[in-house]
Amino acid sequence: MGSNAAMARTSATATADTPQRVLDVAERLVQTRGFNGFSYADIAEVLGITKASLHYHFPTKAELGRRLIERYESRVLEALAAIDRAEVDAREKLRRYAAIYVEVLRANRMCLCGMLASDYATLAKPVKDGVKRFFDRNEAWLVGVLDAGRKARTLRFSGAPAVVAQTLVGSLEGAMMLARSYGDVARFEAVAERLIAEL
Amino acid sequence: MGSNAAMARTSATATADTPQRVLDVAERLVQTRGFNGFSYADIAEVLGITKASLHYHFPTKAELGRRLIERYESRVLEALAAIDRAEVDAREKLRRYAAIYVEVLRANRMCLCGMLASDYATLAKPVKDGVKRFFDRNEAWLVGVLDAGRKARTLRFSGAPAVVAQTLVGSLEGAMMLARSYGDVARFEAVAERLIAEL
DNA sequence: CCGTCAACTTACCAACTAGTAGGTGACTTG
DNA sequence: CAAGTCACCTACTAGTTGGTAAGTTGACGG
Repeated sequence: MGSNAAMARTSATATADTPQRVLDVAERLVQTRGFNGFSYADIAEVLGITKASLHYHFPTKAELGRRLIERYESRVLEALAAIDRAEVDAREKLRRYAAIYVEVLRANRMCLCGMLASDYATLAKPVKDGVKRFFDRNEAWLVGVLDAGRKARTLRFSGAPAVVAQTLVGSLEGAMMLARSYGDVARFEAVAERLIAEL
Repeated sequence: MGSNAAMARTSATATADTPQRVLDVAERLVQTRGFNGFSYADIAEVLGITKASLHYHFPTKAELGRRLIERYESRVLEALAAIDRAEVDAREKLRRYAAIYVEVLRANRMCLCGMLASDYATLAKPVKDGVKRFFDRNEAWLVGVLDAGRKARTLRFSGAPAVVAQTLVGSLEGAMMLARSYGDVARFEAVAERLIAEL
């Protein structure tokens, strides 16, 4: 266990990967306040570093936004893959999908891309594209679950699976937004439960 | 047709009610860019007046926000009253309710309070209260329609009308948010249609 | 014709915005 | 051990933010 190439960079400065910590703080700020509701100074203060140091790792705010989506998307996609590995029925998969939203809401946060969707008009092109990609991936996964559930006769719904998937994503995002305003997670859970029960 | 008290203020300066024009511009800015996505300078530039003049009519941005909701809410409530006066069946009322959202979306805007809901954490208390009140009123109207529809057997749904109303408001708001990101009004219409068809 | 008042204006302000230039010390590598 | 590189720093910029103080203008009533 000498100098393994994979575990370098763990120097004496106890710097536990600054870029990751920056993303952690920025993510929380976007999820609670929106992309125009925080500044580099806010992040710097929390981490006890300077704004200039932030710009070293993330030259522009747009680039920070892009990286934020990138990481968030891969985490969510991983969670969806984990649901698939569990090999439960389609309805249970949808319940677990909704449970992801519940967890976020419990942490007093919104979906990162839901927030960015409402700031959409003010975002740089690469960030906009990232937001759309995130929702495309979510819908594609849902279409897979819906198709399988329909075939296995564990789900029953009218219309194209794509429209149902779009309804689900939109409804969960919207319900989340309202539930936070009321500070009421149960409100979200009731709506999510009903949406899934109707299938 | 002398000096009628009701038509005063139409002076030679052709000033067609500045506060209303300020609200018009600010409303559009909130509906497209969010509450933290515009400034007094933006409004001043469009209207060709100074920031200071804006502060004369709306001392603080929070006060502007409050007045914005106040006017928006009374307009929407008036639209709901108009739907009630038409005395069509419950399903048609819901269709007309969704049509309000479609009109807003066609104008490349979001629901004012939907936008404010996503900026919620950064808002002053009176603005927050206004947002909640708006959604409460919307849900109360929907509960009325749902109850009547269920009684008249023109609507069929499981669960409490309150939960269905919350689902509808949340789903329409969320679908709107996503449809705008994709620049696709038809996407919203398909989701709205399906939500109403399921009742 | 004088005073009042609403509706503005000019001219500020301190704080904050994203972003940059140029340096410093620690560590790595030829 | 010199050269480089990494991750940070101090110090700064130009522009923007919401907000204010102190006028100015023009209409209207007495």
